[in-house]
Amino acid sequence: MTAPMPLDHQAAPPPAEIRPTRAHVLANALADSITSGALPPGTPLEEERLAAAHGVSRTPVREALRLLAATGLVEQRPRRGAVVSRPDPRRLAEMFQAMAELEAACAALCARAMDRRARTRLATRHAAMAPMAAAGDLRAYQAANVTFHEAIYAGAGNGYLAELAQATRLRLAPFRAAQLGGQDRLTASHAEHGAIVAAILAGDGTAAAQAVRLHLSATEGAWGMMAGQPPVLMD
Amino acid sequence: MTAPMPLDHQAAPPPAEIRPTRAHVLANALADSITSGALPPGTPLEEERLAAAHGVSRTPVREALRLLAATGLVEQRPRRGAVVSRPDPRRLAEMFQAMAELEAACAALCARAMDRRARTRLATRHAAMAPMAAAGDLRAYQAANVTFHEAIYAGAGNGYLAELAQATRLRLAPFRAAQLGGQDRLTASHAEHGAIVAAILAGDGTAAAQAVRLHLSATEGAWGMMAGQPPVLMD
DNA sequence: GCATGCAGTCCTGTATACAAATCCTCGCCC
DNA sequence: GGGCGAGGATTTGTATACAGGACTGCATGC
Repeated sequence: MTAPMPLDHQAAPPPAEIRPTRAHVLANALADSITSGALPPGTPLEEERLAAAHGVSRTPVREALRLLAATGLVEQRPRRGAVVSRPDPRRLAEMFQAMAELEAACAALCARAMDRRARTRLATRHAAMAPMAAAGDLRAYQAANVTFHEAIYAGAGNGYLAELAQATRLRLAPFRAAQLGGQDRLTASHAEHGAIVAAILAGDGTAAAQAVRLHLSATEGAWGMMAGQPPVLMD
Repeated sequence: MTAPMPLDHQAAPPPAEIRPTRAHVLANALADSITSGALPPGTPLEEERLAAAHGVSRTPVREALRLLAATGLVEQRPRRGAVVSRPDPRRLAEMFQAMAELEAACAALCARAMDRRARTRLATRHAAMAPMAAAGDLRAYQAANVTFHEAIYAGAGNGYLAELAQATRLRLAPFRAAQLGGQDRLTASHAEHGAIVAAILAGDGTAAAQAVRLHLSATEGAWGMMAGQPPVLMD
């Protein structure tokens, strides 16, 4: 847990000011390729090939693969090589549900732990997204959306929980549909955000958690990779 | 983590029937030594020494250390070696809180997802622990306690969430006090379990989650490593 | 025509060697 | 006497070599 786990939004979390090792650099590069979709799930990752491609020997490649295996982005089967993870639909559904629960917990904590400044910032950020949704500016909305959710992770005041949520989000990244789904989905998303923000500002943790579950189950549907049961909301 | 984050109750989760690699064997051995307290937090883990001690070369040792770093049991700082993780009190408190939230989510899911047989088994297991608590049989109670909590993880029907909870529990293992705290704590623990079971059997997810939070915050206190704020229960 | 067994090739797991960086010790200077 | 710096020893990072298992292809038998 790895994996846990060195669970950061980077694949490798060594302190910033320290010069990272080649394995870390490689792991980050591969993680970007995987989350961006350049290396689709199921792609075999041969050590020799990667080594040649990046101008290093097999050793750091192996360590990078272990690092990525720890984050769950790749799977390593003994003596059978590594491939970009391709979780089956059932597991994917589990990950989406777990993601919702993690973020719901963060939101509930936000409702009680956020100080005045943080609440104001969150509300400001949310308000700033309204024109993007109205204008259908998908790119801007997506960027702001990531920031919004990260603000909820951070606002919970629990770094470990935030790392778990962030790591899960990272693992799910390859399975996000490229688009959120158009203008109506955008405005709906913003409205759902509004419910979350309102509950947090009101200090209602239970409502905040439930609003997050609603939002993420809707998003999950928009992501389109669902193949299992319909999402179940908790009461 | 991973694979997942290699997040299993073993440090390395390769399929059982497959002969594991030496790095996995080593990682499991080291994980046991760490969780059992034989290797206390802060202990430096020199590659050459470990290699000699286990009769292998440095290569599998390095991979084992990466595996353990993924689970969070050890920390690896580039060019400065690995040590058994020693989270500061604040982070420890975060991990305990996250653990409670994860298990609360599992319990809530149990309340709605468990089938009849699973509910019966859970109740039976809980009942079986009563005489252990009454007799003050610490060893038996602890073993049954682990099984009880694992049943809640499994009963949620979400393998990914269960892995996160299990991994967090593993990471916290080195910081558990050796004892639960005596007879009164034992009976109190069993009573708290009773509230959890009752809520699950009643299908009340919210109550189950809250009962878990209560139980774990009490346990946390009994574990004694707390140094931060008192635990905050969510409503 | 299809399944099965076998050999060759490729790839991974492990060991070892070398280079570079860090840590520790000792001596020097203030 | 204490702080600082240089040098060596130790340890990690990386490269390379070798051994063993896994996959590919073909040949053989049914």
